[in-house]
Amino acid sequence: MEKSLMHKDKKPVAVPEPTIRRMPAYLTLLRQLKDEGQEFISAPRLASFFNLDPTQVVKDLAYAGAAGRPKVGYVVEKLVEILEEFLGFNRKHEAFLVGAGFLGSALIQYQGFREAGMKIVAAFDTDKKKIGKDISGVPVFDLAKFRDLAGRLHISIGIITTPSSAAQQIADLMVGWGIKAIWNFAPISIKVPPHVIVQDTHIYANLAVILNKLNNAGR
Amino acid sequence: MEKSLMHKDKKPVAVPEPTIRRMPAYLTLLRQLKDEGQEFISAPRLASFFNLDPTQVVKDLAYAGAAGRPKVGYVVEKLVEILEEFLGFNRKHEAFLVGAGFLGSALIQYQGFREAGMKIVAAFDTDKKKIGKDISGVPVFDLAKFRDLAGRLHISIGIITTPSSAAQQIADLMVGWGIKAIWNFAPISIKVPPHVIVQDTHIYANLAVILNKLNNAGR
DNA sequence: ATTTAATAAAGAATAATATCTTTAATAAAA
DNA sequence: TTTTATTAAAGATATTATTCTTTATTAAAT
Repeated sequence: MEKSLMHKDKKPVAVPEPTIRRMPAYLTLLRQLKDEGQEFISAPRLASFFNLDPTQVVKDLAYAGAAGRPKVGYVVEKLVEILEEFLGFNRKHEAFLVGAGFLGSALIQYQGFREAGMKIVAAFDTDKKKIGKDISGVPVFDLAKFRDLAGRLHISIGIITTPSSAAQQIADLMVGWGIKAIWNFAPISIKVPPHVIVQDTHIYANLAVILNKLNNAGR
Repeated sequence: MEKSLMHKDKKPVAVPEPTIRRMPAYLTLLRQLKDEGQEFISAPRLASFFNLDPTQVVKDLAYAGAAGRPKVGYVVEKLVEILEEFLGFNRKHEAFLVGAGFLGSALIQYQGFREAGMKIVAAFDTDKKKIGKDISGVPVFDLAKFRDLAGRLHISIGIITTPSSAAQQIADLMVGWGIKAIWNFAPISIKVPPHVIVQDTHIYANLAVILNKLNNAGR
């Protein structure tokens, strides 16, 4: 079959989120190995790049539908294809971004998203000073134009990089305007109806982990 | 005692990472509630903001050393203090950043880090065009100056926002120069000796989760 | 051919985390 | 007072994720 393992003859088994989160890291490395002309890679070796258990890697790759051969490993090129397909990184994902401040500008300019098929095609703001400008070729429109443009361009992903005070309100608008998935960078949790996907990316969470480890380092 | 629960009379129990990662979100909301003048908050109510199980919140807060009162909840102001102290967000954390590109510039300009006591005090690059400039008041130095400045300013946190091809090399240098914790934004996993803390922040991981949910939405 | 070493795959065991249940505390209502 | 409702806290259970173990496969060496 395709994109997920089958459990007996019941519904497809959901892929664990930790697995999904590890996959892009595999893909990044595998693309590099491919560029270097490496043909095969074994799970133990792949695991050593990430300090993971080899069986973990095998299982993760199996979720994507990849199979390896004993004594040989996986075909790098095939694996790249499988992961790109599984993750959807080989398809085009156009997104609208609301909040053209520092963070928003950085995300727009961030070349790396291309590797994942993601493209921010327009930004929106309510600040008159920002409207009409463009950021590395991406136009900044008045938020009032979001609905019309999103409908016409069939945009399903919305990115929120506003201050946290505005985030929930923007999310509500996005939901009303037909956005299917919201990627929120404001440091609050936003609420959406169950049919809408929301992913909060809280940069503080990572910082908290670092500081905690730093504090505990002397034990 | 202080910052972690005691297990019998043995060593302090490590605080689960998921707990650490949730705490900044609690703190952000609690600061907001405090600003709004709210005096008390119950765990069930706090949990509702994040769609979490109330007992989860109670346990998380207990790890930080917070106690609530039945029928009343927690004192918001006290809770803010406890979490800030536990997370170290009320202390100053000075960091050096290497890689003054779009992402690096965005992190430097990102006001939000202040809320966590984090300050990027200098940036470094090897690109002559960038050296000597400043980004919102933060100077960009030649990478060659990192070691001397880090030693004199007692910097223990290094942030990597270089292209992935350079990241491991920069990490090695940082380790040699006495950096204790590395926050890596390049989309690869970097390797460091066991005494050095490393936190990889892979933005693709979040994107992968979103795309996966979007793909599975029609089931 | 036969053996050996490396490996993927499947399954079992373990560990970590989240959820559910019960108990105890306490403020407000009766 | 006494009762009731709400809640934190502690403990038990369930779930999830990771790691360990075993088996089967296969390429290379003998």
